[in-house]
Amino acid sequence: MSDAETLGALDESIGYVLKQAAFALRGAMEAELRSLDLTVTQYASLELLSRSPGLSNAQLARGAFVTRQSMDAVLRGLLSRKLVTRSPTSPYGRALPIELTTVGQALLRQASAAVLAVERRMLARINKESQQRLLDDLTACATAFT
Amino acid sequence: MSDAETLGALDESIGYVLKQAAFALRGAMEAELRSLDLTVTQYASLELLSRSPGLSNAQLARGAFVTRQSMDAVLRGLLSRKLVTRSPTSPYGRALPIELTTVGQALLRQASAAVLAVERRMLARINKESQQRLLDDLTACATAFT
DNA sequence: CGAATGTCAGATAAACTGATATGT
DNA sequence: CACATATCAGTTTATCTGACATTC
Repeated sequence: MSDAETLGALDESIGYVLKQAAFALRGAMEAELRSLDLTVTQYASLELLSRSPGLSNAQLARGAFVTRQSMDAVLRGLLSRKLVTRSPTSPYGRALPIELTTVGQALLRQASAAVLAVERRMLARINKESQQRLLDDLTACATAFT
Repeated sequence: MSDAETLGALDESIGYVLKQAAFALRGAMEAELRSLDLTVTQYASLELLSRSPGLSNAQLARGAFVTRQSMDAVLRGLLSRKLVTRSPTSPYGRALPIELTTVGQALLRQASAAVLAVERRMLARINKESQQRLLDDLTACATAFT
């Protein structure tokens, strides 16, 4: 018996299908990013920094859905590879603005292209209007617990 | 500046929104299941067993998106709490059929109700037709990489 | 043989808790 | 003062990788 047949009607649960989709996407992203020596969290951090230069460690952590401590470890890796820089002084509070280096920007361009291709492959199953609806409805769901 | 304002246009990425929704849902589920002393993976295993009694460790692992080894550890916990039983003999190959105990079924009933309430809270933001569409489109996306 | 399974051991990742210091 | 931040240390939890034996 195939696995799909063993799942009962669990594929009618929004939670299960959401997990399934997120799991599949993450796997595909990991496979693509491996050749660039980037984890998904590292990629997400670079993407966040590209769109919002100067984010702090804590802001990046929230944006990537990890703890401050985990993001600090991620940033050490990115800093040692000189993909990002961290301001030694804080313009406000204790926050130290982080920015992409030229090398980081170049690597991100490659990573973004790869990830975009993966996302397009996933969305290829549904038509254009459905894609926008999916995005809107997921956004609504995501903010249900805030 | 709020976090939402620091995200750039990342909320237009299907991958980001998918992660955001899955992260929010998992957090809400964890909060609900904690009072029943169940992790999300434990709950998922019980749910799978309820719908398909007699699943093997490997089948459960695939259904819960973890490795065989991880599921083995999860099952040890469930076995020690007598929520599930494992057949000592295999009807085919090496697979050992696992089933819910009466206690496991009772606990699952509570857990299912709690999780269903969480899912409904998440879906409350969108209308009925959108809910079915969301389920269908997510299912389509989930199978894009298989 | 190949493929799937169960299971053991070690390694890794990510999170947590708790603490300390600094800045608004 | 409360609050957010950065950062350090130690611990726990969950997961993974690798290996091996078993069974069809």
